[in-house]
Amino acid sequence: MQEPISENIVLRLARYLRVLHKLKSLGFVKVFSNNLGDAIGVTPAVVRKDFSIIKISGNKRGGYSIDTLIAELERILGKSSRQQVIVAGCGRIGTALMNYTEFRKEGIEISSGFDIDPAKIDPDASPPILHVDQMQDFIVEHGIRVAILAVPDQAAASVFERMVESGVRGFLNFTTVELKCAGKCPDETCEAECIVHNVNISLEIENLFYLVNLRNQLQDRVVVDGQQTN
Amino acid sequence: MQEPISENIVLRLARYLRVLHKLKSLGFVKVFSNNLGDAIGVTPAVVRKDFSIIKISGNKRGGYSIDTLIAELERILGKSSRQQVIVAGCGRIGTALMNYTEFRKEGIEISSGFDIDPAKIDPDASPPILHVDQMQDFIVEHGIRVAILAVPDQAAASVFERMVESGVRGFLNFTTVELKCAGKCPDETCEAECIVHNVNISLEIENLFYLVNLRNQLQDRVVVDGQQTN
DNA sequence: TAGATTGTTAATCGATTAACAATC
DNA sequence: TAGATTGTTAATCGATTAACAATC
Repeated sequence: MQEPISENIVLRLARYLRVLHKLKSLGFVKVFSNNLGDAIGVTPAVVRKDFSIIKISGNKRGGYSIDTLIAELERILGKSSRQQVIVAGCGRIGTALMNYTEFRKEGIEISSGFDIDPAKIDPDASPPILHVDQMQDFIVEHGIRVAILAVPDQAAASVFERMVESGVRGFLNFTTVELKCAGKCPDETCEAECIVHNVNISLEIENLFYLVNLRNQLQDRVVVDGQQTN
Repeated sequence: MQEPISENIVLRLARYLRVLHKLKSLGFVKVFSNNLGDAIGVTPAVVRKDFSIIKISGNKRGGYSIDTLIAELERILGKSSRQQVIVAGCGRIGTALMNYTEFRKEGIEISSGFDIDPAKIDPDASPPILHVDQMQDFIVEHGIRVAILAVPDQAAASVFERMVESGVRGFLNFTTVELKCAGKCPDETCEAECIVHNVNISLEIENLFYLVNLRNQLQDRVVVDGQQTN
């Protein structure tokens, strides 16, 4: 009775895969659950459980074969050679991402950027920057499934909606707008059809301040004495 | 018997606070748990539970006072007027972040950038870019607690270590290196002393592909038939 | 009052962890 | 064989949800 593969698990699988590629490039052949656990910061039991759920098995004594793991994980994760992404919004963040060299290493290719400002349009650049009016055709034509949203907040909802309409299903959202897929799709089966991951940088920074402060307070409380107001 | 405030809760409190500021600026005075829940995508019960844990109470009929909530949340989160942050690494991403206009709106100020490349140093710029050798003194002098790490991967560990040494306790990590605080601190009380939030953009993109693929497969499985290989 | 909303308790859910038999 | 590691089950833990009495 197959267990469901939760988002949590998928996220860990992707991290295992990265570690496995590194190990393989170092010449390793076998790996144990505790090695992989250490590498991504989980207990060996989690690793074995994860593999058990996706029906990958190792050898009782000899651990797991790295080649087998890589092959299986890539099959399950549906890793394709070319991962084409578009960037909407070619401001500072968008431009930095379009030229982010790390992407190439991971097989991610920015197919094109899109902006509304005519001054920024440059179809001959690499990657090209096209007008946002051409975006929907481009998405359909190239079968784009994943996009980075780096437009100003006020444009976020409408650009998002157009992207969903054309077939984009995964979003990395750099705006501060909370994008909800439900109800935006033409058909009503949309509920869980697209996935938005938010990268809200200023919220992250604020959170760091809060967590650091909170940690200090807790330490103070413990250090000073054991009293507590109810 | 005070319940512990988990990281999850702190993260939600920060989001409530943002919504509350928006509501206040629109002239609202009262808010109900279901309004706040809708705004950040949780059920009203979660909102009430959260407020109950941090000992904020509302009126049985009239909901919560926005002013009181804002004041209490800011007190608990330790919000200070100026949140000073430094950026290590002034490449594409680092530079984009240094000039990220959203920060100012949220009361976040980039005190300085740091780089190792003499060509990039510019102490008169705004924000200034200083040599990384000046970083530790700067951190101590300005009491910096939070930093953005946007250096190349191979420099990440050493820059991180130096920052921790000088007193930085919160990190937004744009490198792909897994930074662990434990054992890096001079004293051994470090275990949980600093907080690292990772923004691994290419991993995020990969994950989106995986999740989109997986969702498609699941749909196929459901749509096609009910069979399943054990 | 009637209706609506809070505040809290208990139930549920899912994920992590512990533990250990199976076995290479 | 002895030792080490997997694979799985049951226990634990924490967070979310449901439900409802209290009450404005």
